[in-house]
Amino acid sequence: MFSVPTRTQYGIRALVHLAKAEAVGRARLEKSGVPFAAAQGPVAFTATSAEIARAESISPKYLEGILTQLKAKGIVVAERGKNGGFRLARDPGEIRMLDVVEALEGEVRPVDCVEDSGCCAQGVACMPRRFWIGLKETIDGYLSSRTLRDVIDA
Amino acid sequence: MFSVPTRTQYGIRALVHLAKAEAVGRARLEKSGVPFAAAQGPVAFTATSAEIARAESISPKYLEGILTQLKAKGIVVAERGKNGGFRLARDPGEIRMLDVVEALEGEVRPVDCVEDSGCCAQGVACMPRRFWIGLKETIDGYLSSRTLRDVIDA
DNA sequence: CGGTATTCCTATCGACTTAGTGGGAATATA
DNA sequence: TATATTCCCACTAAGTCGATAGGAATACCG
Repeated sequence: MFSVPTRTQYGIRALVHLAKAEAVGRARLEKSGVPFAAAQGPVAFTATSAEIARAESISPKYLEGILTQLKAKGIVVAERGKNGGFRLARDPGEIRMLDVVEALEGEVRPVDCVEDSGCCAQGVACMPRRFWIGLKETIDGYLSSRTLRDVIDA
Repeated sequence: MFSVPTRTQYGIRALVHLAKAEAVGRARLEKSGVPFAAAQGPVAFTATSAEIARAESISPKYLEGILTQLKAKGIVVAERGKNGGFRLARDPGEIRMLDVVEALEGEVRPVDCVEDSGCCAQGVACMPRRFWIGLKETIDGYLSSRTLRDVIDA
């Protein structure tokens, strides 16, 4: 019950990978004597789709589509062409897991009835409605209180 | 995301229907001068699968299977043969919604990795593990803190 | 005992979703 | 111009879900 599709699991792992790529890139920069300039934006280092797929043992083509989806929702930024790749659109602490999940799978909606209040015609169909709404709010609450940073630090 | 199959929705509506049948049955008994004897057990009145299906506009044969499933998990009791039917196995306040959901769909398990801790071989596969476990605990917490009575009273 | 109403069991079907593949077009770099 | 990358579209294979069908087992009632 409530199983999360691989699409979402892969997407999150890719984001974790990007966050690590960022940390590694900055460390290398510092080591070579060049201090990291925040002027480059909060996130500066990219990784290619193929690279992440290899490191994470995810089907390359499949991951490609997932990253494109995350880009469409403004969670990652894509750079095309040679030396291109993906990078986080903002700091991991600013990326809510609810937004990630919704980007990949749409809104949390246990039953259609949650938002469409006119869907309950006969029987006791709508008695459980408050119950389902409560479940949605519980899940949304958990997901929106965690950021990518929490996932990495956990 | 996290959509609940009709199987579960139907199952819960059926339980609500049974709880109502119980209330109606007791009221009728009281009215005819015969006080309800707790000696008959906490729940005494039944409804047939076909009857519930009609009242709730649920496919009869489909609901039949759902009720059988709920019976296998001890949530309802079945009486076969003529004048048979289903009734709640115990008081609505004693029926946890988590048990109902698990009876119909199995354990809440966002990712396989939640219980199988040896599943993370390469990459960052298991960094999100704590995150998923937290989600499971959040959902389980909500579901186990509500009973069928809460659903009816909501 | 025979008829009837009910639960119970198993098999099947069509529609939909999911995971994954393939081929190439667009784009940026060198 | 060659190359490496994202981007876009179509397709397939396998699984799940909702629903249906037919009948066996069982219990009541005349």
